[in-house]
Amino acid sequence: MSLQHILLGMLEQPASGYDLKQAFEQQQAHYWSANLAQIYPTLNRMEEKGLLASAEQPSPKGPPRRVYRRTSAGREALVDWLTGGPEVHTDRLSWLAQVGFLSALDRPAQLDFLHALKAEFQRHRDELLGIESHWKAADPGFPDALDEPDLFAHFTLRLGVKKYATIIEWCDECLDRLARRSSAAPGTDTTTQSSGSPA
Amino acid sequence: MSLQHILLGMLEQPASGYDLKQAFEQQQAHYWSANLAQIYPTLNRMEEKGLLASAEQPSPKGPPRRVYRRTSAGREALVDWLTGGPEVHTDRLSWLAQVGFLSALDRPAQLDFLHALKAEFQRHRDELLGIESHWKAADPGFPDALDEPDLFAHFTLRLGVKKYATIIEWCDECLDRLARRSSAAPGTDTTTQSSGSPA
DNA sequence: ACGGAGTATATAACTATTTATATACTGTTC
DNA sequence: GAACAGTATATAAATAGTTATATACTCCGT
Repeated sequence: MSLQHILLGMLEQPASGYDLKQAFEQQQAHYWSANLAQIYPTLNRMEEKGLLASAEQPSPKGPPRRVYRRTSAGREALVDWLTGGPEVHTDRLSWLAQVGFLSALDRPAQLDFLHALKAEFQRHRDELLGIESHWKAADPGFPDALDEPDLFAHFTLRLGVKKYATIIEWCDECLDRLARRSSAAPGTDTTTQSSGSPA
Repeated sequence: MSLQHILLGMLEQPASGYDLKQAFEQQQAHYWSANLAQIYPTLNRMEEKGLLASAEQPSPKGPPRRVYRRTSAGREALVDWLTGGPEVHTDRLSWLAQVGFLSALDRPAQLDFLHALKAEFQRHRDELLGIESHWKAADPGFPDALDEPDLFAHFTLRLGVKKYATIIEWCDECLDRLARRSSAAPGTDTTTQSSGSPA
């Protein structure tokens, strides 16, 4: 789907499959993920199509690296993707689907789920804030004089932070609503039931 | 991936593939999508695995409907998915990836993209608010006395509304930052360039 | 009676993604 | 020097998802 386009976007600077995987984990983790077994064959197919060109480089600490760069056809494909307008109908949030079906669990397990969700997102938000503060410390022009690629990367980072804040707030609202229902129905006390919480 | 689990969750009441597709469009559109060519074979495979059972029913307005219900094994599989904890590493937001690479376009096309994004999300938010107000009008217990399945469905709807509000705000911040940069650099006026905006 | 819209299911061909596994080289720790 | 962690690429097998297309039935308008 869009993995090819995302790789085209990431190859502003030449990089190997391994490099691209690292970048996914550091910078795009909050909106996309890809594993190496998908990245390598995708890069291969993109080279066959003429979107990329590659060269082998010796590595100081391991086997030789195959470094890819974007061709002019690759840049055109990237621009086409972007000028086609925003792809807004393909969002996928498994965890939110799970929330929609939590009535299948008992109340303690529901609370476990929501607490785990909140904790995960707090961790993710803190990671993003950490990345931002390192960036801020290292770049004297931050954030008003970032160059264009960094400016848009910072936009996505800011959305990540805002998004996590929204979700954390919402987790608290959900937990509140569940707590109010439990206390409003004294016959349905669940504190002595086992929770079936995940390991 | 999770489509099977999502279908298990949706089959709280028996439904056909067509019904499930309608539900996707109405209620889960903001966090998942699936097309019929994926739903039908998936339902088939789930029946083979014993997670679902089906029966053919005559339809008053078309060919016979194959109506699926969840078996006890299906319910167990759903509970296992939920008790495995939240799946938070699989989020996919193509449009946000696109934003990260907008430096490949010229300024007017960047602004077009962000305006289109904002307009889309305003539309989505209004749709969700419309669904919520219909619900409110039809259900006297809304929102404090919803039954459990509806309560969690309402949680996901509330997150959708909050999420869209966050993104709309963020679009404005991005547009502001771009506007301030343009006015701060008088030599880089772009008002006479063509925008390459999408159709 | 023909065409179009809506209801309903399905397959083929292709593309994308995940999981598991194999290979090979370097540096560090026991 | 053997085991382990990290760097680096790759393939096979399975599952998932998209796009295009085919089928068939009902109701409505013309």
